[in-house]
Amino acid sequence: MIRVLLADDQALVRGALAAMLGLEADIEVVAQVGSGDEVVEAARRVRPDVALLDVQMPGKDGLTAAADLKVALPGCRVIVCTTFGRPGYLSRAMAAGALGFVVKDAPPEQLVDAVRRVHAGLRVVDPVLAAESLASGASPLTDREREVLLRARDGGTVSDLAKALHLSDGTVRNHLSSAIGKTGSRTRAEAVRLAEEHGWL
Amino acid sequence: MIRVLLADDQALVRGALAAMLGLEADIEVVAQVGSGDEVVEAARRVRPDVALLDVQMPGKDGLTAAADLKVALPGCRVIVCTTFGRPGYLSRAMAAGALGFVVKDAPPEQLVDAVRRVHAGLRVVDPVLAAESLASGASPLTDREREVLLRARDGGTVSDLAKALHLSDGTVRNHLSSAIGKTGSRTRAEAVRLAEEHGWL
DNA sequence: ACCTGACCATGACAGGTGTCACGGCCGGCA
DNA sequence: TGCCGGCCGTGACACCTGTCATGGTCAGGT
Repeated sequence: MIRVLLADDQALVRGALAAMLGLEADIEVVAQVGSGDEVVEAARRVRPDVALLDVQMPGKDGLTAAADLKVALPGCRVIVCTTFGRPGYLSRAMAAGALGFVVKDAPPEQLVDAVRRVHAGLRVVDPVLAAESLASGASPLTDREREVLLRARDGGTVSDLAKALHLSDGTVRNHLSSAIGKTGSRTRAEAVRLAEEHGWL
Repeated sequence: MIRVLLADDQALVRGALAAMLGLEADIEVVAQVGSGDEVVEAARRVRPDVALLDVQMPGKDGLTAAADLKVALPGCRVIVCTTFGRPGYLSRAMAAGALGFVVKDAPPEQLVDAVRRVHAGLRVVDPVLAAESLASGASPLTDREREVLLRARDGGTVSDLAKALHLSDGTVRNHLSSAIGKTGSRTRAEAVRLAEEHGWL
């Protein structure tokens, strides 16, 4: 029996995934959590063979949860499961020590297949997404630029960002300008959108 | 047996939901589709008792699909199921003739319960969300303002919007200004965000 | 007929924004 | 040691934006 831990913030899909995986004869869902913070704790308790982690979760991110889990229980294989096939997510998941990466658009059989393969120690990655990830490459943004874009996401003025980050207005404008240039866009909103789509946030 | 049609763009959660509902003795999933355009067609073929529609779908919106379905098969009860509990979604779903409204954060039992209740002809709505919907009220935006905000979402300049909508630059600025005023924000990006959160888009 | 409100447009203006040039501070690296 | 690149700041400039006043058309309601 493959013992699986499930982490997803949406209770409905979490329960549904559990039901689906439970139908398989060789798979058993031994724990379910709804936030990234509970992952390590629950894993320590139930000792799962495979952890299936969503990226978008309240509290700790699914990707950082994967990294933490890799430290706490090195023997536990990790699959990262996400709604969005952002190239950056894949590379970050791999860097965090995940063995599998599944998009929620994928057919259901692919997930149970991924669980089995990852349990056997194999890597499971969508080839299309892997190609995109290589093409898109790593984030060209520096830490500051990322931070500025992150704050700019909810649509404040430059002064707002400057106050929030304890910087000068001009500096914020410079970082924004640089980020706009690197993303190949013409406005800050467009830069935010593109950076988000690439998973550079 | 309650015959259910499932519509969700994410194949994984669609399959998982089907597996979960299939576990119930009195529920049978008779069709699954991945876009809003296929809903009516599939429903005509399988004649389901209940249709479970996601809001976010490629092609036709889940809400408009609900309205179309209500016309094509008036006897078919509709549950709208969504990731985001936007107040505007609820009111639009109700206007479209949906009997149930379930958020994906809800516990799994609530969904199967909703299916049974809706099949019996009862309304199923999250009371918290209903309160929010009433508090937030209907969209204060006019059609044009909504359209302009929609285009402004991906971050182009005023001229871009004007060209896309075949309007004058000044007119676009006026609509944006008005939308900014109505949403109580100070920038167009903030207005877009707020309008989106309220489901006014 | 009158008024209201949505829609479109123009023009003008203050303030915000994106860009550039310049300079200084630091840590890493040959 | 010098060089480089990221980071922070200033100042200036052209341009874009958000706001306002004004005026016109057109549908709907009194």
